[in-house]
Amino acid sequence: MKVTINDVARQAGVSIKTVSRVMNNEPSVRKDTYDKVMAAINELQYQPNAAARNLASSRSFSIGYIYDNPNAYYVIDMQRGMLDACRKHGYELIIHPTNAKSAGIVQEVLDLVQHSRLAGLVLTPPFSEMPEIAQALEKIGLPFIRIISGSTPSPKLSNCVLVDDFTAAFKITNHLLELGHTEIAFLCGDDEHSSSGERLAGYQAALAKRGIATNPKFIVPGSYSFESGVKGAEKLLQLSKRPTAIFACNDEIAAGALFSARLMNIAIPQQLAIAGFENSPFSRQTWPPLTTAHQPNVTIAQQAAELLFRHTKPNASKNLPDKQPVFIPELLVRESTAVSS
Amino acid sequence: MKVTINDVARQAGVSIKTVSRVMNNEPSVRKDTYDKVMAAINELQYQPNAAARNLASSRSFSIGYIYDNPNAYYVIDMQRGMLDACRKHGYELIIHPTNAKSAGIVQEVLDLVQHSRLAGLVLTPPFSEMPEIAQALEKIGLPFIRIISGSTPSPKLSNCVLVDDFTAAFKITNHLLELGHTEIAFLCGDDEHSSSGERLAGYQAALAKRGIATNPKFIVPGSYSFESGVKGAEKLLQLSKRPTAIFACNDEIAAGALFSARLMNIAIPQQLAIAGFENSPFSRQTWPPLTTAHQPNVTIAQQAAELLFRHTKPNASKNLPDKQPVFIPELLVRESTAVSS
DNA sequence: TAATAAATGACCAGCGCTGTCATTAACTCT
DNA sequence: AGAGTTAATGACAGCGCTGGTCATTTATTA
Repeated sequence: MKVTINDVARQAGVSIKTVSRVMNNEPSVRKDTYDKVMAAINELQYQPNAAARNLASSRSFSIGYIYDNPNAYYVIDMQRGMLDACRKHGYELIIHPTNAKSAGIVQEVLDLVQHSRLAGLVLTPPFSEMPEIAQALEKIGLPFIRIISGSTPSPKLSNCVLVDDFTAAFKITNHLLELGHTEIAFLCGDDEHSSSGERLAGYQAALAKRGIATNPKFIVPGSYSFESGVKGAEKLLQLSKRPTAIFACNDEIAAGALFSARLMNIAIPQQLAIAGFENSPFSRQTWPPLTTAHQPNVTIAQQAAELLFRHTKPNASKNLPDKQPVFIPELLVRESTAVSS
Repeated sequence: MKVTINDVARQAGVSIKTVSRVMNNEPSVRKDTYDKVMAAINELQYQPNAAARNLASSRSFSIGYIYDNPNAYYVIDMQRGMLDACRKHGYELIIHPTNAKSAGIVQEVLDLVQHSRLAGLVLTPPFSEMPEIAQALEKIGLPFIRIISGSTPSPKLSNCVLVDDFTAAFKITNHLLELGHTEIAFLCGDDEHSSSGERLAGYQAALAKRGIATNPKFIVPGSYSFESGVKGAEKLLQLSKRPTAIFACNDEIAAGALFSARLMNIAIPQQLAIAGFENSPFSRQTWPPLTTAHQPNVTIAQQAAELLFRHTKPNASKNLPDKQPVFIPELLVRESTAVSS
């Protein structure tokens, strides 16, 4: 029932130590010895006792994912991606939902790291954008990867996975421009999330490139919520000179805008085009379905975890360059911005 | 930095073993010794090393949560509840999303249990309703708790947390009846999920109690999805004698029904009342907001985990009776069934 | 073929805790 | 009060593995 390293050693005809070497990817193990050991491991279905390894090596085989995100779908996707990577490398994932705004958050993170004896951490917004967290983790020397909004890799962001919201927002805005819209409004998300700023910048850049001056009235501050979309759109649509298109910072806001427009009997997309961002599941279930940008969250999370393992595993493929992945969400055109026929 | 059991023992002036006894709630520790040790633990902020405990005792301090649920909000809530309980008892939660319909699912579960050396498992639908899983777990003697739909505790369901969908559905139907509706249709969820059957039964019971015969045409089979709601409602609303109210098996279906009704220019709730189930976040964001039933998922999950720990921890409060919690989702009246004025 | 380098094994200590059993302290009862 | 009994505590080995140190074997090179 319980297969130990001894059994494997016997089966492979090598010493315990050699099996240990194989398990830990130590150098100086000949290819054929390695194969013999691996064969034995597979045959006996050996699973090293994590507790014992942990105890003996004082290394740990779990990574943590800290989040505070009201968007359940995003979180679930992230978990999935990280779990995929974890399974591949024999790690475990410790999830830790918490409140980013609570006072003792830094201490809470440190406690978690210590208590669960984590080998590393993956952070998504808003944690990935909190300098105090990054500093605290650097101080204790814990590897961590941040998933953040950004377009240009740089040494300062060496431990980041970038999601290029700027370019994606540029593309969405461009899509609206190509449909002939020139009066395009923007509904912002939370100021604290840099994604909101990036998306706004992408929107502005696209307009600028066409030589269209941004109308300050068309840029409405808000937050990542349905209500914010309702209110923002309401304001926009009451303007004497109302926009012909609205680009919302995410799908929830867009859904709110949709809601407002319907209340005011404005036909979508004939009288008003609306685009969202994120490709949340419900973006296909609104009426009409929302044009949006799709982020491959599962893949993003997977990469983030993979990157983390590179810093975590001692003898792994450290030689590989630490390239910084940049993901550009892709444009997904649906009926909410379709050409009116 | 690293506080071990030795430090605590020295601080408290007792032997290591006694500290261990305190940590494990073992009997035969005198009150004042206990207090001394606890004081030392608190003073030093001692956190036992899980790996070492695990190794020495071959007990494990993590439980698993296996799920395959497209509803991210449900899953997130469940995780939260279990995590709360885990933190309280010093356990860790291992999450395992997977595909319930895959062929080797039983083996996959067993592998997970062995690999992650789980102390127990929490199952939600559909896993909690798969007899082969329960059997496999019983065979290896692993404690597990199932969260299932049901109203009456029974010895056979001793390791279950029950969610009384029947009564909740009864209440919703009753609410519609009280509004004066008699032509009430029902949009079913997936047959495989027993919750669908329970809700249907509750609906039927409420009608029966009023002496209203169920109209077979008013019971539309389907699945837990928006599309299913769209199609189901379409069918119902094309009937020569259409219902004046629709009770959908969950909010997603209800949202689909809402969508259909709007397409057909049917005013909600004036011409048609619609009720959902589950109180998903978006049920407040539809137009009009949906009447629904609220399940306290976080609490349910917490209780499930607590119950599990009772089977898992050796010297815990085993004396407590193993009462079976039954949760009755509560009626949440919103505009989609408001009295037309 | 000898010299040099690389791979492997033997062996031991020890990670931080728990299980077992021996020991000591604290009660009970005559 | 002292023997008998029970409750509380401690000493010690060992869980399964890794890290280190050397000794030994095997491959590689000159």
